[in-house]
Amino acid sequence: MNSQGFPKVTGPSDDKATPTMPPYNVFEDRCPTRLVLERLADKWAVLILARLEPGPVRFNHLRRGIKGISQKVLSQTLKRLERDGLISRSVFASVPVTVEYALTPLGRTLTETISALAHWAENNMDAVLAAQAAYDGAAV
Amino acid sequence: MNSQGFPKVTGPSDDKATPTMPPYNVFEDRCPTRLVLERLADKWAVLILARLEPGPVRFNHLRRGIKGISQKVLSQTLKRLERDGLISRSVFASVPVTVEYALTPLGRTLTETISALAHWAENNMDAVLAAQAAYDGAAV
DNA sequence: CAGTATCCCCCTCGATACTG
DNA sequence: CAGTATCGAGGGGGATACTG
Repeated sequence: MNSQGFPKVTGPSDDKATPTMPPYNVFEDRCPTRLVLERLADKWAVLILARLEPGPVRFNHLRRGIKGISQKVLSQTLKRLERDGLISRSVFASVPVTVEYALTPLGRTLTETISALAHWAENNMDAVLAAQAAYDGAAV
Repeated sequence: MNSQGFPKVTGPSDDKATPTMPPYNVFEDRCPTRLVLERLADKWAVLILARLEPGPVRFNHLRRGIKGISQKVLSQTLKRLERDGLISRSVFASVPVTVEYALTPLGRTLTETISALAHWAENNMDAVLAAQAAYDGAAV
């Protein structure tokens, strides 16, 4: 990478028009990229996005699919994701009302990236587990 | 992807030896892959890993490099990452003691994956911001 | 310099109950 | 079915002070 360390530091569109366009930098606490971090820092959000990958899912179905999530957290996380433009919410006026959540195109690009993480987990889980065991063993 | 939705569900090494090797599944709360999620669910951990990417860094240097982190959180997060085998801690008995933190080979493979996330943030930040503005605007 | 220890507040999350 | 409202416990994290 670069000398800064992390993100390739270029604004999304460096037109000369924008007066003070600071380059994105996760290490600055005012940087909007921290927002993405916050989003992923929510484990539930990640799981929801993952769960929506195959296709639209209804609220309670989502709830049952993600072991351990409460309806409150599910609800508020869904709202946040919708606000971020990552998922869409569609209401169908059926007899008992039906609501479907689905990935937006934007959300879909994120889940692609996230799946890279999932693969990392699959491939390196054992190494992490072993490291923990070694660390804990040595500590005793 | 697959029908399950998220991870390519295969054990890291599906030898026929292991008796009950449940396939990794993030949606199960007992699945070790949740551990990776927990790790990334810590925004500070991500920032630390990112910061270590260019090379070894000392404690206070790290602290100054990551705006907003407290020494307590830095300390405990470093310990966790070390336990997970993602970073190493080297003590140099110089006049004032010096400690360097660095990525392990394992940690390095993770930062590669994480940088994909950073690039996503760079490329899609504007879309997210726009979505938020639209959402908030419509709400009023 | 590189931490540990302590206090304390906030904010999240879970549980429960209620609504359209 | 798909949520919202309220309460209450818990823990993470910040600020500060101290140590080797």
